[in-house]
Amino acid sequence: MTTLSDVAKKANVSKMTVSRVINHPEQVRDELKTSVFNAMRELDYRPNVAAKALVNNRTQIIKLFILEDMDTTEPYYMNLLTGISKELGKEQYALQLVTEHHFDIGGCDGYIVTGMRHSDYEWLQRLERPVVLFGENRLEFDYCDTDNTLGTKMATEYALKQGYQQVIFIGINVKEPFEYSREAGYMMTMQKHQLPTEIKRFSNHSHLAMEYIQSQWSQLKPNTCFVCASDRLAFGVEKALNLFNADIPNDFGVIGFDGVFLNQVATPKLTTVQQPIFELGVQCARMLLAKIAKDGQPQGIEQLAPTLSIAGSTRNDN
Amino acid sequence: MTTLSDVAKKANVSKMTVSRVINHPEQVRDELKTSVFNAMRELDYRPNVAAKALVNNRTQIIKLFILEDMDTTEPYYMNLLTGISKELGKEQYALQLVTEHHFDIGGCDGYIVTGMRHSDYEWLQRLERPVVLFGENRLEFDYCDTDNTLGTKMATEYALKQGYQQVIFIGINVKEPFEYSREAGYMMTMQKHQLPTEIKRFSNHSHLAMEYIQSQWSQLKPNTCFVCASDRLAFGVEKALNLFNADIPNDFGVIGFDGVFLNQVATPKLTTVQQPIFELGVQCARMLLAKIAKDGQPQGIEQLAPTLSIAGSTRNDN
DNA sequence: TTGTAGGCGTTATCAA
DNA sequence: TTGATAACGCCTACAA
Repeated sequence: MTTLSDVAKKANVSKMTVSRVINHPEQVRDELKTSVFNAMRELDYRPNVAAKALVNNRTQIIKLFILEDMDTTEPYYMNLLTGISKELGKEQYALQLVTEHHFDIGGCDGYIVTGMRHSDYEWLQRLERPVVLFGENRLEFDYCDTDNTLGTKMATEYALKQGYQQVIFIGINVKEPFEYSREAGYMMTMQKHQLPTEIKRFSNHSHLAMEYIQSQWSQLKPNTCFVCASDRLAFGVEKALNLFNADIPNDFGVIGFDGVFLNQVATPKLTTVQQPIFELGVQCARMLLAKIAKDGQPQGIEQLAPTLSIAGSTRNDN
Repeated sequence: MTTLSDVAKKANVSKMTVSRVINHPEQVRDELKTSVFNAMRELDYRPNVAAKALVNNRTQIIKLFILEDMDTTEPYYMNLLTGISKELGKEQYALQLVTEHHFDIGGCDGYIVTGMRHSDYEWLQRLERPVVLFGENRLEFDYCDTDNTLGTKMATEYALKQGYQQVIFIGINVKEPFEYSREAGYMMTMQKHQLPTEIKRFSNHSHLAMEYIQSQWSQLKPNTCFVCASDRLAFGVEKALNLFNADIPNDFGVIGFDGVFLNQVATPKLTTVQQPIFELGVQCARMLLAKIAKDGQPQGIEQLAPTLSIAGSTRNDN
């Protein structure tokens, strides 16, 4: 293990000069700087994280609170975790997973929180270290999320461009910002085209959407596209349509939202609004580290554009 | 932040005594011990991890190498990661995810490795800190894994008990210990019952198993159960049988292995050998921490029993 | 612009 | 059995 002192000796300067080259390079003459850099390279110097943490009163640990019931079958979390972890690793930060509420608070430099509900607001606000949320919120928390409105805009525009004459939105009946945003994207696009809107909402289970389609089958007009707020719902719609041997994608189109759930087994494969979950994890981590570096200053919000992943559940005439 | 010194003052002893109460309690008189414990409790003392790490030349970081292509749609990894992370957290260890080979070695106290291939053997052996593998291996690495042989034993015994007269094993054509073990469990059980064995092997893709069944359909006798080395393969078998409107589970039974993949969408739901992935993650972490504490001493192997999750793809007459 | 001294919280070592 | 001292590697504060 080469230390600051080793580098200092090699470069014929004091430890402090080396330290400054790392932390306040503007205070050091260019001449010394380069010779210090050379010494660092030659000795393959790596700062000792523990020592730095000790003197800075840091832990180099970030806690990830997953407050919702984590469905480990959702690749969602794995992608998120991978993104966060990768980015934290670069800065020598390590991740701790916390899935029990009110547990294991403290002993870290910052928090990433996903699945916050209203009831969590209070204690989250009390946390003494920087917090970044994963997921839209209308409170004052900094956050990263998919641009949900853009996602359903893209989906709806695509449906219309493919010539579907009715576009129906199948939403999730929760009062959460992400859902409002997704509905807004649909509404805005339909209104822009001066088309009538129709929104149905269900809990996020495929069988509910399936039952709905079954019950409505006789009323459904061909040339309809269903823009759904989740892949689960889209999957349910598709299954129901298949039961009636409906012609997907010619008579009916189905578009999901998520780009993860079960898309490998849906037949035909779902066209879906793909969320950049991994990148969102990266952004979350970056935002949090920036916030820590800037002593807790608000970092605002970061919304990443989803991509429309086109597959067999919609027409594709270009 | 209360420190050792604070506790020492409160208990009227030296810092060292407090330190010893924590690390070498046998060297301290009971009398002092209790008064130190009291002081610690009253002051809510928490050891400073960074300071400890510094003086012990530790990082408090464990790296998790995922060497295989990580299919983030497999809940497998999320369960594993959750288990590992939970256990490490208890001991104030943090986790770093590494998915690129040969990258990001060093700077940690130990490694958990999953998806090792033969070609990885060499560099893994060179690692300078304790290593624990996740997954059976016939080399000298310590590891945790499902008891694969027990798993297929349970599956085969169950199939026979349900009265299926033929039991065919659908394996994965890889030369990996886990596969050998799974085949062995099947073989042993069949031989014990003096029944003929039949093994087919495919790459682990559902469509291959599906095509096989389709091509063999005319030869298949009713009252056959397929014991598969993965849920993917089982899923393919089931899909093919459904194509022929075969009667599952009365004429044909299907048993998978994993308990994770897609089981939510298979119709009927698969009977499967459920691996305790979360617990295996916990065990892995424990084993590694023990190995670190004991200065790298071999820890042997740990095989956890799977459970047979019974569902609609097999008869269930009890 | 650079260097010196001291301390962050803990533990190993040695002396009492 | 207990305590004093030094050290781990780095950074802040101050001095030169």
